[in-house]
Amino acid sequence: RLRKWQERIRTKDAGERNLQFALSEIDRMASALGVPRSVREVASVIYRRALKEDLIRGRSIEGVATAALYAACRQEGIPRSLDEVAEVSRVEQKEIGRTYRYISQELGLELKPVDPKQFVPRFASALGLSEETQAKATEIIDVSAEQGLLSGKSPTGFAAAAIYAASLLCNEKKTQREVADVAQVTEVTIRNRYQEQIEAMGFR
Amino acid sequence: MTDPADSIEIQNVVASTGIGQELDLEALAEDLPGADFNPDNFPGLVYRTQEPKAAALIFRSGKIVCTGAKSIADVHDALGIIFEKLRDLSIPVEDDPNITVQNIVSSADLGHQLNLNALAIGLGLEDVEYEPEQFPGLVYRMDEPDVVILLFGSGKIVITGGKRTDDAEGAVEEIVERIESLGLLG
DNA sequence: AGGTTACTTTACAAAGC
DNA sequence: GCTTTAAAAAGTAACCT
Repeated sequence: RLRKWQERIRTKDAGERNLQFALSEIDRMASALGVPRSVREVASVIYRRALKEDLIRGRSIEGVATAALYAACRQEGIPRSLDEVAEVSRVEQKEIGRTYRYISQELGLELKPVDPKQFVPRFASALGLSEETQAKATEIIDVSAEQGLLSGKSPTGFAAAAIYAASLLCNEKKTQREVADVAQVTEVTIRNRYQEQIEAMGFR
Repeated sequence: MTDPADSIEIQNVVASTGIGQELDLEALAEDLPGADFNPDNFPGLVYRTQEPKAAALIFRSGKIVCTGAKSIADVHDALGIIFEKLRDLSIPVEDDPNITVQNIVSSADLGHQLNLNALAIGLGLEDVEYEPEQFPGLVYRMDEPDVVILLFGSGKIVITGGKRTDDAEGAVEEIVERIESLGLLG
């Protein structure tokens, strides 16, 4: 009986330690990504729900913690790309994506696809672009998305191209390389999306 | 008005069978020209047929998986060729081994561009996986027929997971109906 | 800037780690 | 869970010219 009791304490302690580890990892990654405290709270709640629903079995704590943070950013409307999240996590991008899809499904998060517009303020300010250029980029995204150009396209690439186009239109030119670096996409992707968007806007 | 059902093409058929006889794969790898066998990598021996084009995974137990064929008839033809090759090597093969189709992959074209964002919400986020950052296709799990459909912005689709040829027909009919009822098909 | 190749997703069986 | 095999869809990426 004593052994059983000790074991319960041991597992309870282990569970508590694991939870503390997960929460501190969420905190560490959130700091590295520069996301507000409110998002860390949301991520913690998602992680605790995943724990309660026993979704961590067969998966790493770090993987679920990272996926919870990725989901929280999306839920709060300030998404980070999987690339960005993977940079501060010790879990590879593919695994984070898989885990996110799993917990999202199981917890019924029902998050809408990421809106490229949500990347504009962050990317544009990293490039030192004006409010006017940001507004232009947002307009380009709206117009080209309405014309059906967004289906299947990566939200970061779509946002990057619109920002590049807006920087040209507003005489605050940034090179494709500069925009590609902050958005973590290739120049080829920016070029391809840019051509379609410019056409959709009726320029060219 | 072209019927999307007419655009259905079977792209791959996966089937399993067995010859009811244990095999020495090391010896078979020697005797079968073109056979690939790397037991450190994978326990099955890989053998490819040219006509019809298919790949077979042959296991020590005598069980065989055939994949890559473009029709169920091609699966039977490809496996028939393999059974004959084995018999030529004096390996006893059952007269007419049971062949079970495990999966059929088909493609089709709905004929209209699709707004995947609207579709994800319309079909119900709980039944849909659409993560364009990871993959450009929308993944839709259908219950009847029991298949998975990948839908793309171009209107082209992939139907997989079905075991019968007409599962693809049923799936196309059903998905067209659902998309139309949402007013999202052209 | 273009072209080629390769990887992402779905389903499925097989035997073994 | 992974390993291997095949095939489609379309987007992205890496590498070479």
